[in-house]
Amino acid sequence: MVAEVIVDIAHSEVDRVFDYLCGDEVCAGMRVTVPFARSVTTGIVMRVKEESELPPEKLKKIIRVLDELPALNAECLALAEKLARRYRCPKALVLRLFLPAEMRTGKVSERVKSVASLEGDIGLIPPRAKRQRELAEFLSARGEADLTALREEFGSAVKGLEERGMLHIEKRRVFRDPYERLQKSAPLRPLTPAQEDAVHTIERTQKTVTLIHGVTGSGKTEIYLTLIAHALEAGKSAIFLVPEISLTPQMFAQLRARFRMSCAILHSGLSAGERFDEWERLRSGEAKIAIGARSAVFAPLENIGVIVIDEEHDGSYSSESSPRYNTFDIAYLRAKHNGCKLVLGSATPSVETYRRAKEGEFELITLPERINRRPMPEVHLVDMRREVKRGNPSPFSAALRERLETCLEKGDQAILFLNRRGYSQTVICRDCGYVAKCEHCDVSLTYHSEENCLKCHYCGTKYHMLSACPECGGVHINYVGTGTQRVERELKKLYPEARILRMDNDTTSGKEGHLKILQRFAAKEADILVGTQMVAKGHDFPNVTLVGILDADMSLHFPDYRSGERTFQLVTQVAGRSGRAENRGEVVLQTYDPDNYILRFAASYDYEGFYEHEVGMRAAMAFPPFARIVRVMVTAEEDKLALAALKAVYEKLQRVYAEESEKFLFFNKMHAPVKRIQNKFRYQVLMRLTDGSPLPRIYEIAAEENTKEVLVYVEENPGNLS
DNA sequence: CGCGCGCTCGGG
DNA sequence: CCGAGCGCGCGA
Repeated sequence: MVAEVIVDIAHSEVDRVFDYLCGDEVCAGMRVTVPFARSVTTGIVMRVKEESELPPEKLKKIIRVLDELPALNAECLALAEKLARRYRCPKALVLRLFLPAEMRTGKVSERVKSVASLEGDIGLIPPRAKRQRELAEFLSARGEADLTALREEFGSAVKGLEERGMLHIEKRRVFRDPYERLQKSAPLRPLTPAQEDAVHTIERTQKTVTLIHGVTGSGKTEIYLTLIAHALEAGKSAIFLVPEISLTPQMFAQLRARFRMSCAILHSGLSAGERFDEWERLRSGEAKIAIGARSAVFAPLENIGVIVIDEEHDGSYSSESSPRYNTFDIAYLRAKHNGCKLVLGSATPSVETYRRAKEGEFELITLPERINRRPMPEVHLVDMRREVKRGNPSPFSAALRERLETCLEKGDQAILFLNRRGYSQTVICRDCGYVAKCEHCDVSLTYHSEENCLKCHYCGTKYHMLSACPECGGVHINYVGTGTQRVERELKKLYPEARILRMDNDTTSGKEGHLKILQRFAAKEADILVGTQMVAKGHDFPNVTLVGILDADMSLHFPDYRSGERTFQLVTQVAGRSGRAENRGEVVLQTYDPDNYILRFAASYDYEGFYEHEVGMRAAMAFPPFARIVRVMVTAEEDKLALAALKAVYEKLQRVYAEESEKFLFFNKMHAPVKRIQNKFRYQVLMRLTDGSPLPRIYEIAAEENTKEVLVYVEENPGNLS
């Protein structure tokens, strides 16, 4: 037999199958080690065939087969090939998506335990070996027992019995269970009629994709869980995808309680061993539900009955490194292959998804009411220009302060949201206008008061705080733009009695740092939580009755076609944190642009209104979903090399443009908005296309110009255009 | 990707 | 004449 192997070297030069001799225990999808060039590499068997076209003396033998069960099933192998072709990247790179990282690096192994059972006749043990007799009797009654436990209980008798050859010891595979401590009883709430209808609609529709547009608290999760339970009852498996940030222990506990060990949770917070074991349980069929962030879409499952993507609009579903896949696309391919349903859910669907649903491509289910019928919190738009005119330079409007005071007096909790960490956006010399900039990136530095330093938010470099301007020597340094640290300090000044927690990238170090803060806040260890967008997602805080959005304009004026959409989503999400229990919540939305339609629609929870307005504008401007934005990025440490590559890429793309100019709404090369990040100069060819037909050639051109020194890659409808 | 082969260039 | 440096192509 001959195996076609892709070696685990992600380089276009070796991106083809190599034939190796093998026995019949080898089948497609298994990992193997093979001699390659002058060394040994791991690889994946893509296909097994009778013989090779190569002369037999060229063929070498597979050294070792690493799997008993294939790591990738036929569906995954085919999917890998397809992705490699679409994104023009080496197959080895795509194959890695399907395997837990720890499998490749070989840092974890299976955890085994030894199990002992009795062998032979108890009568043969001399009566004076009393402990050994007890042990033997124990074993004959129990059948078998864990060896470590026996050693603790019976001490040296275990060894004694072993020496008599009366102990049969066997090694067994055990799975590490990261949530064994968390199993609680499952509160099985009966479905409401609306939820029941949703489940029926999804299961009966002819359409593969269903979008559930349901306001916060409308009970989407119960629908997902029912669909998954139904898939399980039908003997099928399921994939449940959630945004990175919402993978909280509470959520895991809920799922474990509901599905016990038939669900496997794949998450970066697990230890390498735990993640490996969860993956292994899926591959072996012991677990049938894969739960996780975007990478879980590659779970080793067969016979999938349903795929769910929760918070469909979330940016973490797009990969930021090669291959830059979109989770929806992969999920759709898998749903099609398995003939199952793909369910998307969101309170604020992306404009593109919502349009596809409205146009009839996807089934659309709307859940306009919260399960408890509780009204959404009232939103007060506050014009910050007036505050400035009134001589209030602080980050808090009078309206916010008033409500904050009431909130504190009542003993309720408040959340203040500001999407900027650090103390001030930047520092500027009042005498000459000098702005501190990063040495490695073309961006200004943010002042952090806690460490009294300047930080670059792109590369993380820290600099000493300026005592004087390096340009003119002036000592009047201004702090421009407010960040979370400054908000915290101002709050302490205003309300010295209040207990304040801050949650941003600087306070959430460690793998579960942000959970700790959320838990402390939930336990009422603080009155006010100040934070960046990470306070917006998930988590019910029943005592929160006030949410302040300090600067709603920040994300609004981002130079990006999706900034409006993102602002609407963010405001809706943060607002949803207020008034989750008995008390009606309030939201104070501070802005310098109170007439802005996005903020107006967000303030009245009018998704439909927002959508109609936004989609009209996108159509008029020929932006997605009416066009595709495609950007070819060219980055290199050496500016000259980057420019040369940009020129080459541009010239090749120009040929595509010349041939299919009717498909191009825009075509130009330029500096990227941030000219340099981490010492790499950045250029781009920006295009807007009417449809995706030129994409294969664009990917091909990028792949051709990609070298060791110059990174060239394609982005489709990028999440940010920096 | 990592390696060795072979071509080229420079020193002695 | 010989050794170091680098570009190319090979790997099954």
